[in-house]
Amino acid sequence: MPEKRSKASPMVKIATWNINSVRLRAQQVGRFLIEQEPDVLCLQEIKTVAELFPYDAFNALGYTHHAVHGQKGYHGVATISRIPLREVSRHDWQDNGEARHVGVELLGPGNGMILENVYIPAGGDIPDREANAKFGQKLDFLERMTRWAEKVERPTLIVGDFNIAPLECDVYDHKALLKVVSHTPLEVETLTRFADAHGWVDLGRKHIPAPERNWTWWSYRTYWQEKDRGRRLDHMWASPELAAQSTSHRIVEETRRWEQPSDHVPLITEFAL
DNA sequence: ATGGTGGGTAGCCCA
Repeated sequence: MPEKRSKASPMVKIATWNINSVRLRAQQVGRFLIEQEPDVLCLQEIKTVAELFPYDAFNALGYTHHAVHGQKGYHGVATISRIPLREVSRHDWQDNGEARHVGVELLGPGNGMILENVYIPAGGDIPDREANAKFGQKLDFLERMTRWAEKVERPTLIVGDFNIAPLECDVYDHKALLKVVSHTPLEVETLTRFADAHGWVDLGRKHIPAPERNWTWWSYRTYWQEKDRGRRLDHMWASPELAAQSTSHRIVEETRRWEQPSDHVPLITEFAL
């Protein structure tokens, strides 16, 4: 006879989406919140300062709790929630002042969960830190993240645009992309060291095992080609004890077919906590 | 095959 739980375990639904300008696509975010009903949504590339963040559009839908780390014109991250939260950190893992991380603690259902919202640098076009400073900055960002991950002690979920597709099946053509920033062996090794530093569980591949298609990003530059050539750049990784509580995970690819879409699509994970 | 598109911003940067 199955053991009966003394308390119902709360279901918490967490989403992440690189929105590529939250002001331009505030209506799309609203539609996503209405249709998918996540408890928390982590946005990357909001491309605005906090003062111009479209709070009202999300407040009206019940997402009245916010942690916004904005920047004028570029980058920027925001976590919006219908669960109370407390902002706990803003790491500058590139050490250059760019707004690429905000960390929160959930205070209602999921009480105590730490949720890290991160936008790892894209890294420029040339995969060589001598020829391209941005590539070196991307690797340095990952190394600092790794030093941080070694000290993580609480149940933590880290989500966002990692700008790396680690597995061969995470891109439309592994061999063709070996020298393309986002899929080079050096980036994959560096990300693997980050994973090993805390034992992060890749929820995308826990729930959608390789080699099943799992893409989250398609270049705007190839839309005209009508070819379906994507990469898995967006991720949700959990510390082991939290990963054991994830019950479902999916990619909401349909937002690509909305008018004027982001080049990224959202991911959603549900937890029984 | 050595381009292409998109967003924010202000005379290009970033993706």
